[in-house]
Amino acid sequence: MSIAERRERQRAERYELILAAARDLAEAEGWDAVTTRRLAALIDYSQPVLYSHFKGKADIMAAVATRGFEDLATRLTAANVTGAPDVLRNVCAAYLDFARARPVVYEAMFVLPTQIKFASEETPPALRAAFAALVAALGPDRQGSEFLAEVLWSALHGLVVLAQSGRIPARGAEDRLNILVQKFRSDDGDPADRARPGAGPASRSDTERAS
Amino acid sequence: MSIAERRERQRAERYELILAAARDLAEAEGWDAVTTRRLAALIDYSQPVLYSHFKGKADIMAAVATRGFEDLATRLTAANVTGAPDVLRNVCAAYLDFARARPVVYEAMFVLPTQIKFASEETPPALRAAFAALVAALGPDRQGSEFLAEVLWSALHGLVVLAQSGRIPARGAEDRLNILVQKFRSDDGDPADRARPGAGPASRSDTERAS
DNA sequence: CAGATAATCTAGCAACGCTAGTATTTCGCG
DNA sequence: CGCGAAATACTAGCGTTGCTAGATTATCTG
Repeated sequence: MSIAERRERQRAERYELILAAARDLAEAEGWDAVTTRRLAALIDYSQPVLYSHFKGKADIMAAVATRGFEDLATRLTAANVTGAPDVLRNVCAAYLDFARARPVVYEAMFVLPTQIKFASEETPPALRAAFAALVAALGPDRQGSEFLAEVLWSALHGLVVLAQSGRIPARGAEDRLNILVQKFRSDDGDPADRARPGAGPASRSDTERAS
Repeated sequence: MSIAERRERQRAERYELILAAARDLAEAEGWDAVTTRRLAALIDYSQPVLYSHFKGKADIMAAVATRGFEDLATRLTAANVTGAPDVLRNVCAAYLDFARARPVVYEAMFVLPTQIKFASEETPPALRAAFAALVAALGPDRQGSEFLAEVLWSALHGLVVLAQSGRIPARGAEDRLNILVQKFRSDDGDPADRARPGAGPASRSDTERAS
């Protein structure tokens, strides 16, 4: 059985090789430059071996994205030390740092079309953990904190993608982060504590249709 | 000179025909389905005529996006009636309504790679106008209101793209809008205004527009 | 009406994701 | 050790993409 084990190990190594090659090539020239032919050349195999590991190019990108979820979750939970001052800011900064450090991985995770399920039972655990860190950073649980976290996430995501595509200037990222954190801080600039408007968002459900 | 004029007019008509075909096809099957061959077939011309109007497929999409900027600017300025209660909410709702009504145009404007310049001298006037409406909705000018508007825009954009790609559920869009508006409302107003964020002009904004 | 010019089409290139069929290597077993 | 079987990787190719060169047709001018 040792032979089969070695084969299995070598297969796993090649799997990693493909993922690393894809990520490196994407980081160097963007996802459009990641073609099956170039990937095959990088790992010194012919094209079809890729299809013995992955269903196709989209599957390779999804695998890169899954690794990214783990990386992001690690960073966010590390930044989310309960009791520390300004937890919210630390978590938000960690999110933006990740996007800056691994832009193409971020793209695979959150921008490009994907078959990965979000907000469902099949959602990868790492992704759930990352989102949970975001929820926790917003303070103690109250009704509608799920929605609140989604809005915060949207803002962070918007900052990332608009900056990455050059639609908002790279200058001022720090200032924007400060504004965002201030707006979402539970004790400052937020009238929710005094007025408790609508007791959270659940009161009026959406009336628009889905499709 | 009349002959040349007629030719010019016919060329302009064909230009519009191409744009309409591209937008319609994208709305029906997504931008990936918009190929030069299918476009040519739709307008009953051969492929190369497209290249007498546009530099390439990306240029066609940029033209669709430019039209979208005008549409969006019209909607945002219309929603931005100074003095009306809850201007901020109306403008945000108008933004989200536009994204829901014309998802593929929105994609061409703000998601897909583009050579359109943002925040520069070459920025299309309509785009500047749309952003100005956003700035105005945030209240009286003060220092850093440019950054503030960019953060708001990021949040709106994040809500749009994460919903469009299925990364946040379609359910609850109204609640998220309420949260966002509440967070960005200027703090120097009457606290009574914030008592019921779902009330008032909210009902108009989520009526689905024609598709 | 003939020649020049402009407009349009046919045909093709290189590159893409992906796959069928073939060659090669490796394994199990006598 | 040797030989069929099975796993494994490769060559070659299909259909499609964006885009373009060269031939062809239509239009205008002298």
